[in-house]
Amino acid sequence: MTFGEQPAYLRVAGDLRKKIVDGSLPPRTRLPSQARIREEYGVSDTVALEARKVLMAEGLVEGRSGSGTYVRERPVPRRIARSGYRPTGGATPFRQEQSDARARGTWESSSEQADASRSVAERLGIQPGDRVMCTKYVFREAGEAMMLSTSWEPLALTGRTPVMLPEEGPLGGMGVVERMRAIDVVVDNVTEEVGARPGLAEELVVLGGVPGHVVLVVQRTYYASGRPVETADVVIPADRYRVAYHLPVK
Amino acid sequence: MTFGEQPAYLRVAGDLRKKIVDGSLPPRTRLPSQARIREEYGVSDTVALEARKVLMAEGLVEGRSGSGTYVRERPVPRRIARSGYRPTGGATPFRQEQSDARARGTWESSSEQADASRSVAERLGIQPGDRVMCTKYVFREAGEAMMLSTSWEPLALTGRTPVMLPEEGPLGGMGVVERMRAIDVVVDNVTEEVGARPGLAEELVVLGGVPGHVVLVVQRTYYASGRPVETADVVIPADRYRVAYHLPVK
DNA sequence: TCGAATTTGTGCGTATGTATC
DNA sequence: GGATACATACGCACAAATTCG
Repeated sequence: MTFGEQPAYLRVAGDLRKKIVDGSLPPRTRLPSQARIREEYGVSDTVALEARKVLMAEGLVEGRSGSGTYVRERPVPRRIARSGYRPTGGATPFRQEQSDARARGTWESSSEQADASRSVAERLGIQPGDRVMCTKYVFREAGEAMMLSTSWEPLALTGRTPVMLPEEGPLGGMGVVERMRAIDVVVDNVTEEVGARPGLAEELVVLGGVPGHVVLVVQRTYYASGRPVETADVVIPADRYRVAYHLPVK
Repeated sequence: MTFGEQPAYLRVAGDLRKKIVDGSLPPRTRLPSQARIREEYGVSDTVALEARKVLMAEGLVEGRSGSGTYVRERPVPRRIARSGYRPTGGATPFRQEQSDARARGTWESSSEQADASRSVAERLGIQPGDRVMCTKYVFREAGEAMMLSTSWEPLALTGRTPVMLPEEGPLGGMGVVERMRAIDVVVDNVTEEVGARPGLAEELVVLGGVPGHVVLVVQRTYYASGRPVETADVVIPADRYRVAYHLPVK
């Protein structure tokens, strides 16, 4: 039966995938049922099932019990600009960055003091157990949650200053750079490490996804003269957003 | 048999998962074989298989045909530096960037001319159907595939020049910026858009994953005076790598 | 409203190929 | 070569959800 070729279920999955990406099976249409796949490709029940599972794992289709397997909508991901850099010239192909989402929506937040965990301590260059201010955000755009963020700031730095609580006082909600400048801390560097993983159930409840959806995780750390002053985990649903960096070369 | 409880394969997978995370099955040890799982849990071969598949899909274990199923090391994701920026000062917390993976390994590539698809044409600012040079790369580090890349360059720009083929000639493998400079095209900007999705079966075959594993996708475009000169899709397994950006503030 | 047909999801047993030891 | 163990494949059964007459 098999001799050196691809496994049958990958061959079937590949053919169906092609039909999906080239548009002959557009979103919201139903895939052939398991029985029909079995007939059309001359394979067994298990192979048809396994092929569907591959496509489901790839997020291209979703199965609805008793109804069928349907091609999922794939919204064009919107862009979230993460870099402050702007080209100097006038006419550039980057104009759309201005109009793109730059957290222009609404947000909620709540802060509480906590002990630094081992990983947070490492990122902030402090000792585990040192006190930090931990703030959780939910960013919404047009009412829809688009981003979760958890930030940590060492209380050794901001404690007993007017900017200790990120969202209170005259500089509430102004951003890390502005707040730190108010206490004479000049933020001059930022690192962002972008990773991805399946979303946790709790995250996806808020972000409006289904279990198994992929999220982007941005670990951001602000530095002032080489010293970390804030670090944050930003969680973004990957099916709706991308993070964009725009950098000079050289 | 079943009545409202968990499926048997999830129960078995859950028990094995617990043993893995609590350390009683440390990394590099072998799981009980399918036959032993069948005996120990009193389930069928299929259930044992399905349970192993769950753990493989979660990236906790990997199957080695003919040998066994082994608990995977869970490496702290390594960093792939994507920004050319380096701080000026001497002692900074960023020294490790130098030693991090910057595609220092080996790579294979193959180029062929093609017609620009609609999306590639849009990214390069050309017309669909215009001729482009398409180059596919597999980057390896210590023999292990860490990165796939597909790049497109407009042949209107590089055709009939010494750098038409990225990996041939005196500047082969030198990078886009250097090659373009050789034909008096000064690359001055780059955009990178980072997204994530479940990996495709073919990608994961190369990258050493399992259908369902998450990959990071970086859409990179180089510009010279506002004109796109190269664009690429970079695919990276998210369980092993993160992409790091280091930016000045202001 | 009821019930039959369809479809997915889960589970079982078995057989064969193939890589590793 | 033989034993072991995973990978693929086939066929079957049944539960649960959905659809539709």
